[in-house]
Amino acid sequence: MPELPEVETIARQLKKITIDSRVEKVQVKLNKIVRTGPRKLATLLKGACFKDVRRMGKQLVFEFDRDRFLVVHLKMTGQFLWSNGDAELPKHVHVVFLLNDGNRLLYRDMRQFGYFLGFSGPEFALWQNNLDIGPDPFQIKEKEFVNHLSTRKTRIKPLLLDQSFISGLGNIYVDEALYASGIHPLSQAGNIPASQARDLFKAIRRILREAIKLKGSTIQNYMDLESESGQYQNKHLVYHQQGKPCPTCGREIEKMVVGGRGTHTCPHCQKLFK
DNA sequence: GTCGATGTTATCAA
DNA sequence: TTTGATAACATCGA
Repeated sequence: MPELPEVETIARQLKKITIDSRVEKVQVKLNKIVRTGPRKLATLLKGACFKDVRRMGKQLVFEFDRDRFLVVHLKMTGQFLWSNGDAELPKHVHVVFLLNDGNRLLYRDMRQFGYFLGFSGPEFALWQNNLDIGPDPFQIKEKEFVNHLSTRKTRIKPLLLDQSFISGLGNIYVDEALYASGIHPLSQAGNIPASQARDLFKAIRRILREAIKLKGSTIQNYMDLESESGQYQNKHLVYHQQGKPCPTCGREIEKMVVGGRGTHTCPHCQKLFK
């Protein structure tokens, strides 16, 4: 589900709401979600204080006192909910954090693709070292991005979705950025002229920044912590806009499949670099 | 009832 | 090296 803007939004809200509160107990309802093991997670986090929540690519990193870490990947439908008291749990809640202030932090995931990793400090460092994840669009420099693109033979859309190349982009924002910079998703990355690659880079940053400002895009069930929807979906110019007129040329937005993903384009405005 | 699609990604085969 | 198919799973809409 969530891409960089949604995960960034969630991280910021989680940080604000959880900072300095203490975990009394962790209840794991669905064991497979916790890949490092439910017992270990419970032991690790019992009595731990939230110190920081940040985003790495599309993943969330929770830092606790006493050198403990929790990494969460939301995949398609993972979400965090804030709940006070002991109201009945919503459907698909797989992990519950009982906090010292009486509140509960819930992890809900309809499709159960998301996962938790619980680490000690050294384990976390090891995990980070082995992590094959590229810089996100705010970390990499324009020059570097353009250089990297020019060396690749693969198609631009799957490349932008490849988290080891650049992290944080997903299907929505790739379609929007390619449209904004006039590049067809089937273009060979290495054949995109440098000037247009720079346009692409700028479009990616601009679109992500704007989406973060609007707390991301809500398509079906992504919601931020306050159970509010993001608003960026109202700004989508091509994503899920097939059949509607292109804002630039008025011709129909088309939908095709690229790398197994639904892909939305204006074939007239987006140039194919073979 | 059935089929295809859904914001992600790991894995395997061609 | 690159690609495509498949799988993990639940839900929705046609």
